Amino acid sequence: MNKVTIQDIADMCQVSKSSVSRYLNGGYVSKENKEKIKNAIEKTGFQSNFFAKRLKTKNSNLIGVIIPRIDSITVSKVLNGINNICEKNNYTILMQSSNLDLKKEVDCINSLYNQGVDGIIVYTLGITNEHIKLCNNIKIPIMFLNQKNENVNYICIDDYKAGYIMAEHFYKHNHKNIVFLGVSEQDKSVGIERKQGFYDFYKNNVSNYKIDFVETDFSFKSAYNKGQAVLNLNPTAVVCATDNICLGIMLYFNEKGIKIPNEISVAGFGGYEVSSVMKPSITTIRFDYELLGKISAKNILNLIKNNNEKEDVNIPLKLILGESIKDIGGNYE
Amino acid sequence: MNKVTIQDIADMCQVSKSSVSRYLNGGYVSKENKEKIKNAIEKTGFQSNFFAKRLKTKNSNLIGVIIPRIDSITVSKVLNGINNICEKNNYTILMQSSNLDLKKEVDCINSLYNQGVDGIIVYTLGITNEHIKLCNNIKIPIMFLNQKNENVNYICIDDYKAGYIMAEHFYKHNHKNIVFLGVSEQDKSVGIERKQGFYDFYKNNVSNYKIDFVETDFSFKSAYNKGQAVLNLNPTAVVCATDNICLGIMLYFNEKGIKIPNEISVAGFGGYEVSSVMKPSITTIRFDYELLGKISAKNILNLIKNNNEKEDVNIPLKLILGESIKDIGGNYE
DNA sequence: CTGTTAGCGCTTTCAA
DNA sequence: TTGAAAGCGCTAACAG
Repeated sequence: MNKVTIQDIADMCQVSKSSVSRYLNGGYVSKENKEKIKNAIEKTGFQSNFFAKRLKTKNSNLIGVIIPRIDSITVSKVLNGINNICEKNNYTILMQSSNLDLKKEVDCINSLYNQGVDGIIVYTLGITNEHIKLCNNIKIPIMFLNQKNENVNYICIDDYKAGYIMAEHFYKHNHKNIVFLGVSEQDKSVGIERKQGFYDFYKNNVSNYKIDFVETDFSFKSAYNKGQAVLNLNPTAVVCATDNICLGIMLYFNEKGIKIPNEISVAGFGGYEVSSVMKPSITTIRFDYELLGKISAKNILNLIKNNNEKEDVNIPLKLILGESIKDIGGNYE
Repeated sequence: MNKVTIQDIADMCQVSKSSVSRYLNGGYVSKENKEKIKNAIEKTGFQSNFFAKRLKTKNSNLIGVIIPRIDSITVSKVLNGINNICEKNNYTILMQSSNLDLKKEVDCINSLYNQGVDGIIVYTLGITNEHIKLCNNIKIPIMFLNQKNENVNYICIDDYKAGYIMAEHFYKHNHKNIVFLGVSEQDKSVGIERKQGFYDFYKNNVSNYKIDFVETDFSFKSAYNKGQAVLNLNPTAVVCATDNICLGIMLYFNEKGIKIPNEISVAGFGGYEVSSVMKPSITTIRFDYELLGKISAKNILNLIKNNNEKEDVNIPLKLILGESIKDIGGNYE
């Protein structure tokens, strides 16, 4: 790979390679030797061999990142946050995608570990026993995003709270006959927490209500296809587990000539920029995914340095008021 | 890092470490030794040391990818394509972001090279002399995306043609007073090619027309802010250099109560999924960015293997007919 | 089929 | 302050 080695430049300067190594790593070198070495390095464009260095020093300044898929706005925001922090700290990202395959996620952890990363951030699909066992076997810190689990390091958005807040908003607009268009419970955050928060608000605060569940996946298209199933339940409002799902159902309603929010109210979760440009704009809860990425990166870096001080793990939630929900009157307050 | 080494398992099996190495790399090993070694490896959970291996073999199965920023749909689609191919070929992606900084892009190439990647894909902001000099100094293949330059390996979308096709479409709908809402010429593909194609169609085929240029950046928000400047020019149609820009301007028009396409026609480039869900849906030209990623990955892998056979570099363009352009009548045909 | 040997390029004692 | 020497964990002749 790199032609010129530490030995070459040692020869050029008539010093030993130890001196060159010392120069490179800030050890004692006499002023004149320093000068000579500096010149030689500049002249040759010498770059120290990454692998040899790592073989000795045992740390790579590499951090592994596993994501479920790349073409998702959420994921890219998180990645952006991670990248931002890693960069500042001179770490490079080794990225792998689990392609929404739980088993593959585990393989990726192994593979990344095997490639000598100093720490791993996993945007997880779900933490299994397999994961926990692996974490105990592995000698580097691993941080999970997107799911609570007390056996491992994790950071996640408070999906339960988001669901709860959204439910409160629906209730204030007097909706009591709602379809929750959500995803499989395999996804702990979106599939379970977000839904549970929504349901619990109604359970705790409302006496007369009906919430039906319709299951879809994360794709825009699939949500669109569930349109009729949702309509058959005859709700006054549809809560969608993500903004993307909301876009899908809105398209279906548009095509059917069903007016939002006059005939039916909708809302999503996520707060993508595009939600605001829709006609009508979507009421949603905005998560700061970039911040989530930043905090996770800071934390893993701390863990690598054996600091145990944790950054605050509080990711703010913000209800974005759009035009997609109508107050249908009633006896609230 | 990994505690157990090839030597350890050699000792356990009472063979030499060469035999273990051979076992690992598919050389001759007797059946019974194979068995012994296999067991020992399983028992210990041995993983060969990545850095030691690479120090010897000189190839890393790492491919470097430099992107301008992460939180862009285009970029994530390209990444997805690259990842797809790399994965199948057992390569891992080392990702760095240039953060829209041309100088940093060059630094990233150096950094990645220094980290021992076998090849680099650069989603470039612009190919400078600096880039070309660097490519000549570096002993690994580099592939540039997003800009033509005969001095280097490149693949890009035919932005010129896309602009041309779009112009033809506008002309067929009798628009002759148009604002081109584009980006800085610093961006060769979007800023120059796409625009030039559009202008050239009119120059070559239309006698009486006016195209005004308004400059914005890639952000949704900035496009929105240019709304009034666009309106001041009083066009019948606005061509936006990207769908995202188009969303921004649409939001502005919506807020002003200006009806699309009745009062003004708009179009974009990109073909993001969301363009179709807008009300009205956006007429746009869809680029297959994922394919672009795939082809670039295949090509870099070929270059690494010293095959010079190139995959077809033809990325299909598709005009997506939305509802955002109105035929304003006139004397066409 | 197997073991011995010699490094890959670097860091790090240790003694000078 | 410097150089010699050992060795990180692995691969690859080479001779047997």
